[in-house]
Amino acid sequence: MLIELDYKDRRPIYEQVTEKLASMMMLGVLEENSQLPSVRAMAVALSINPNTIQRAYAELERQGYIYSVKGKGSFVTDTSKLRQFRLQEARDHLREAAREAARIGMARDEIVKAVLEGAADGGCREGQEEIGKGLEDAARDCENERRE
Amino acid sequence: MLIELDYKDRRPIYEQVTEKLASMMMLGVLEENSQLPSVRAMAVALSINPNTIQRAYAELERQGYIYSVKGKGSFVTDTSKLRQFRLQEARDHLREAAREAARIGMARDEIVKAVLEGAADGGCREGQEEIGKGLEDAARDCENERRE
DNA sequence: GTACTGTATTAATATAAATAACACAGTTAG
DNA sequence: CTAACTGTGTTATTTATATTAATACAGTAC
Repeated sequence: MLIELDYKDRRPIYEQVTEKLASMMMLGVLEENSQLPSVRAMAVALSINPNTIQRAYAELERQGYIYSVKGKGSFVTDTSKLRQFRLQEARDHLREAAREAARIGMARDEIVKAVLEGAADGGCREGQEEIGKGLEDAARDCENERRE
Repeated sequence: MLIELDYKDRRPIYEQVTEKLASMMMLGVLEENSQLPSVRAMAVALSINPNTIQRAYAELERQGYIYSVKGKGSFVTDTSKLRQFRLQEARDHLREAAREAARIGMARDEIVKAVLEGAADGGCREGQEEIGKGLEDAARDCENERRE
């Protein structure tokens, strides 16, 4: 079966489905632009209500992983689009954090300093040359770290 | 009465109490290091359960507005401490946002650029010289903008 | 000890989230 | 057009969580 559900898990079903599909896409198991199982087919396969799958798909679309077309189906976003989406999201978070910091009177130098620390931490590599590394690698790193 | 409750408001009581007290402290209505009404006294005054006030006070302490001493009471934090607390919070947010951005492969220059944009937006003033302006001013600004 | 203070534990209740049942709407093949 | 698929929206029911309350515990001052 494509996905296994864990009913001992405290998290909601739709969240489990969302995360597992996202992982599979990030790891390249699901190819870009390929069609996902239909909402109903997936629901039957997992023996749950179609609405739950619908919610998972909606969440995946909101996060930029897939795009859905009424009457046709749901498809895996091409990775360049996904990467673009993710970067925009990160930019928004940075802007908002900086905005709040400036609002309470934090100095520019302080702001930049904190950000560089975070970048050094999150950016597993220091060099400027490896910046453009594949999204797949970054995704795998994320997944591995998330296992705790 | 010190505080008015609004039962037509959908938000929980403890949140209303928390916000109103926070505003009063930010606006200087409650002086630093002055003692707040006791949990029970406040509860009687508002005709609600002491635990609700307790939760509001705990939240205010978590946010750095007050400090509580068992057997003695709850007191307004001195503004320098509060400012320090707020700045640390902002630093953490910045670091986390930068960490995530770096993780997905965002270039340092891009990160710094986004942050500077946000800083220019939130930092109502551009100059480096006004950075140390009073927290009270920043707080009032926040409050005013929050009214939408 | 007495009368205050804040805090932790538990239970009852109110609110919100998650899921299900069903109806609606677009696409494609025949 | 009909039939059989696709995704989506509305509503209700169930389930989980958040909020509040009741009560007991613990520290301080007199």
